[in-house]
Amino acid sequence: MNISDAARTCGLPTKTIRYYEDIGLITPDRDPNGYRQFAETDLHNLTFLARSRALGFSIEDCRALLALWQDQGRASADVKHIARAHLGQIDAKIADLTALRETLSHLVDTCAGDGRPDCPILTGLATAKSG
Amino acid sequence: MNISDAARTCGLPTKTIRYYEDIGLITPDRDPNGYRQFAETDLHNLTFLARSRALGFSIEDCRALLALWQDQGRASADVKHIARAHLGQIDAKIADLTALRETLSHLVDTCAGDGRPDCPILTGLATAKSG
DNA sequence: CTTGACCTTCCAGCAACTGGAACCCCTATC
DNA sequence: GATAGGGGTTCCAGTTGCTGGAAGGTCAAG
Repeated sequence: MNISDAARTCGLPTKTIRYYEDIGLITPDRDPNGYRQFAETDLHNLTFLARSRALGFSIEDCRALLALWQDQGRASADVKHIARAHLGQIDAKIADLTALRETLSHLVDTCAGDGRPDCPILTGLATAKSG
Repeated sequence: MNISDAARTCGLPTKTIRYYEDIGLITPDRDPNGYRQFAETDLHNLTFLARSRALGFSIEDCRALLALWQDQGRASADVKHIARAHLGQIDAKIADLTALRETLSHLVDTCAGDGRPDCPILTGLATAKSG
C-alpha cells in the first residue's frame, strides 16, 4: 500500500506520515522504485499514533507508548504511569484555561462594546491582576 | 531604565523583550552606547503585553489590542470583538480538553496498573473510537 | 588592568508539523 | 515515441513564541 492510501486508512496527512518516519516512529519498507510500502503493522502503528496524538500525548509519549504496545511483556503499570501523568497535565491545562476564561469573560461582560472609546477590557489588561 | 530592570518591572524575560522589539511591538530608545532605554510608556506597553499574553492572546491579537489601547478614539466594540473571539477559542479548547480528559480517564480507570501485560489503555489507543 | 556584570547582535533550536520547489515514476492516450 | 496526469521522492523554509548560546562591546569597582 502506498502512502496516500495509508494516509486515507489512518487519517493522517502524508506529510505527517513522512515526518513520523523521519523521526523514527515508523519504518515502512521501500519498493524498488523508492516508494514507501505500508504493511498491516505500519497501518496499525499509524492508527495508534493518530489516536494517541488526538488524545494530546506528546510525540515522545507516543514513542514510549508505541514501544510498550509492541512489547508483549510490558507491565500495564508503565502505561498507566504515562497516561496518568498526561491526565494530570490535561487537568492542569483545563484549570488554567478555566481561570483565564473567568478573567476574560468578566472583562468582556463589563465592556459596553459600542462606539465609545471607554473600554474596561483595555483598562483591565493594562492594570488588573486577575478575576 | 535598562533592559534587565525593565524585565523585572514587567515580569518578562529580557530575551522576550528583545524579541518584542524585533517584531515591532515596542520601540524603546537607545543610549549612545547602543543600550536600550525603557521609558514609562515602554514599561506600560510591556506590562500590557505581558498581561494579554498571560490571558492567552496571540501575538497578533496583542498587536491589535495594543494599537487599540494607544488609539484614544477607538470604539470599545473593536476591542470586545477581539476579546469575544478569543473567549470562543478558549471555550472550544476547554471543551476539547474536557472530552479528551473523559476518554483518557476512562482508559486509565479500566487499567489495573500492575505487573501484568494486559492493558486496556493500549488496547483503547489501538482500537477505541472515543468516550 | 582585570574582573564581572551588564549590554549588544546573530544564529540555532524547540514542537509538530506544513507548504512548496524540483524532480522521479508509472500509466494512459494520441 | 511524446505527452499529460497523477502518483511518489527529497530537501528547504516557514509556522508560533520564544529560548539558549556564542562572540563581542561597555562600564563600574578593586
